[in-house]
Amino acid sequence: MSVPAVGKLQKQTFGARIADALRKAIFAGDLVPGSALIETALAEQFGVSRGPLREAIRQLIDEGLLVQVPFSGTRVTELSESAIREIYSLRTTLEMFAFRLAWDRRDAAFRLEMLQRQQALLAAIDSADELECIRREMHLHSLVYEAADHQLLLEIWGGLKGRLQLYLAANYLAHGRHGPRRTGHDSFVAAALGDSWPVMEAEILQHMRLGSEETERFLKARKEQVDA
Amino acid sequence: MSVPAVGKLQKQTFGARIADALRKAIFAGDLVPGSALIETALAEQFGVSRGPLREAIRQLIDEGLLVQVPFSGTRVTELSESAIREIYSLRTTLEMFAFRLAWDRRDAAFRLEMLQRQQALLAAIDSADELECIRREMHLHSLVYEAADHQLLLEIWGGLKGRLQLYLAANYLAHGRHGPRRTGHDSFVAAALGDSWPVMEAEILQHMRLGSEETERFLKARKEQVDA
DNA sequence: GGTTATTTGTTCGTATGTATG
DNA sequence: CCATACATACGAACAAATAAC
Repeated sequence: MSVPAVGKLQKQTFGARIADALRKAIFAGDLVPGSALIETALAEQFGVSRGPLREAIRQLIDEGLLVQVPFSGTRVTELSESAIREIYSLRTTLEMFAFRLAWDRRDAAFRLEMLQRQQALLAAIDSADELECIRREMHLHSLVYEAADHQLLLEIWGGLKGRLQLYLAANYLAHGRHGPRRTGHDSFVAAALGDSWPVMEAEILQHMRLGSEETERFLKARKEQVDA
Repeated sequence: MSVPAVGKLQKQTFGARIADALRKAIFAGDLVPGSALIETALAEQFGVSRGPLREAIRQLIDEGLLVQVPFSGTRVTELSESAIREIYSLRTTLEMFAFRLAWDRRDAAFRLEMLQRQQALLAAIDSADELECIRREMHLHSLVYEAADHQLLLEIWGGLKGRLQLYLAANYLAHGRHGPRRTGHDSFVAAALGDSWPVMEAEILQHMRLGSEETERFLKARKEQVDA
């Protein structure tokens, strides 16, 4: 006798679940970039021992959300302009690669899924749930990485995605909007479903350039605010 | 009073040092792909507790050298043809990206360092120390990633390098040679020090294609051997 | 198919080393 | 230089899940 309502939530290790919770706390702004994490306090807070907590921390370090210096401590990754430039430049390269691999594998299911994810993104924008917007945007872009049938690429995209979300979340939290967003993915989706590779190539470059510029602008403004 | 002879070997955590030892054991063939790691035994063998050992394991998992299934166990990553194709295709993309970034940053120091690393590789080949050959080859290729001034790229290259070494080491261990190797990097180095980007681009593609083909050939032969 | 070993996952208490004020 | 807070590490133990019999 199965229990369909409960689902398969049970078979994770503690570490994985704590990692999820920490990730959520960081994206939600409960843990602000630069703040220190103290193991004992967090362990008690989550109701677990230091072992699983350390594993969760380790995982988030690999995702780029936390930085650790031995014997000193763990902190939420600081935002920096050079880091965001690195993220977008690498992402441009990888997403181009992903589209190249996926280009001839696009079928009806791919197109349907792409449109559904776009719809979900639009719904999230309308609901004004900032964090959900970010998740949906990432989910939309993830499709091509999934379609590329390249395990290693997908894994690296996962790491990049985490870092990216850190910046997008900070941007959202600072001022509730994200820019001209409702139509922001129209041309991207159109190109991704279209038949012209040069158009897709140009669209990726343009899309990444816009994203990078907006995030850099936000960081600069944030920096001036701190200096003042 | 300092002790210069000892050097700064002391400030790592146990986990990091165990990870180094495990890595070496894997590349040396002491831990063969597919073999299981049992925590208690390894902990005793290294003279540490299970805590630090688990951290070391975790680290090697992130590097792609080990795979773990919850509650079941940890094993050395199996070799597969699809994985090697992924490694080389991604590496082609990333190394092209790295060279594009580093291209205009190449100075006298870069050229000197490149030649020195090539010399070190040749010396290792002459000494017939297989594992040293791999390290030197990786070290040579690492230069462009270092010169690209891109922290994130360097980090990802580190992960890729580990996976790559796993295959190269298996190849070496199977049959002591690696192919036509002494002149194998001549054209690569020449292109990297030259002034023609198209030549460099073609060289990367060619170099990666050769490497991928040889490793795939080795894997196919190895598979047939197992089947027989 | 059920039982039992083995191994991982986790906890707790404690000790030690390191960094920071 | 000292004191304190915290990270790191140990070791024994129990729980949970897999795997083999």
